[in-house]
Amino acid sequence: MHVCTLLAAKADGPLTSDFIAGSVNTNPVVVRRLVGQLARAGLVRTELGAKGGVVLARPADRISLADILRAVEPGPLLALHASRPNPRCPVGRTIQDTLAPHFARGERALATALDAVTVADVMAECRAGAAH
Amino acid sequence: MHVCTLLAAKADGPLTSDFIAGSVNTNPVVVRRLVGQLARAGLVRTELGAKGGVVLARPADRISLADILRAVEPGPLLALHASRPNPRCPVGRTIQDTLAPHFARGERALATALDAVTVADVMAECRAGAAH
DNA sequence: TAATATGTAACTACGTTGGTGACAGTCAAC
DNA sequence: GTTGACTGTCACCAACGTAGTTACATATTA
Repeated sequence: MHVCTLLAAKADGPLTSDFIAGSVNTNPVVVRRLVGQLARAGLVRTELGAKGGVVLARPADRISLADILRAVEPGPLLALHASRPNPRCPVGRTIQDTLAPHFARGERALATALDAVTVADVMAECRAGAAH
Repeated sequence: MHVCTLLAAKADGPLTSDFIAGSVNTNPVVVRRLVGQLARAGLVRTELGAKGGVVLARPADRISLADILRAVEPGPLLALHASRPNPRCPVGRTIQDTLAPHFARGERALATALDAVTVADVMAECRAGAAH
């Protein structure tokens, strides 16, 4: 989100991973890894070579928090236990299949809430906050 | 959830961490650690000594998935980055405070969805699934 | 007192993540 | 065309969290 807000705020030309890393306070490579995920999800475009960098692939008001979450966290937030329970126990045999749809419904509720907020919204709120 | 469903299904007397570990397919100590969190949240009671074990502290239809998630995962699911962004950047300075309420709203939506499902519900669905 | 539980500390193993350096590939500007 | 400025990606390390395990103090029943 920090990266996308930055891209929206400084939309005149691409930003370099060095510049972004300076604002996020991390390493350029970490930013490039993150940007790679956003790019694969179609949220940003990267331009190689000199004067290159990252730009939003869509208007900021058409990228939601949910889009970014999906891009960056492909797996479920509510994960089932990695090792299978004991299939000889009536509960163990069925618990995973029983829980999965409930978890999925919860995640959909989360995604719906996050879908209501766009990068443009966050940028505007950031500007309002920075005015102080 | 597995632990709580088990406790609800076999509600006649306390279950030992050994028995629970057998169904979850893990180690008794891991179960006791988990149960400790559930107990601190007031969802289960533990009885020490011989013939001891774990029992639900409330009826199964008054324990929701959200209760258990809160007990087991005290921190937020949507966490802010650990290291602070650069305060000299307008976006970096404000992004965390701007994002926090949106994240909180998302988590509330998730909690609301998970609150609609109780341990009793899951147990019933497990029984139905095990019938096959 | 003996047997059976939990609570908890300590330790290991493992996977994940952030940070870092290095380097090949790509593009703009001179 | 050469130089310089970028990204993409690899390899590596350190830090961290977690599951599993052993061990032991403590509490309770019989």
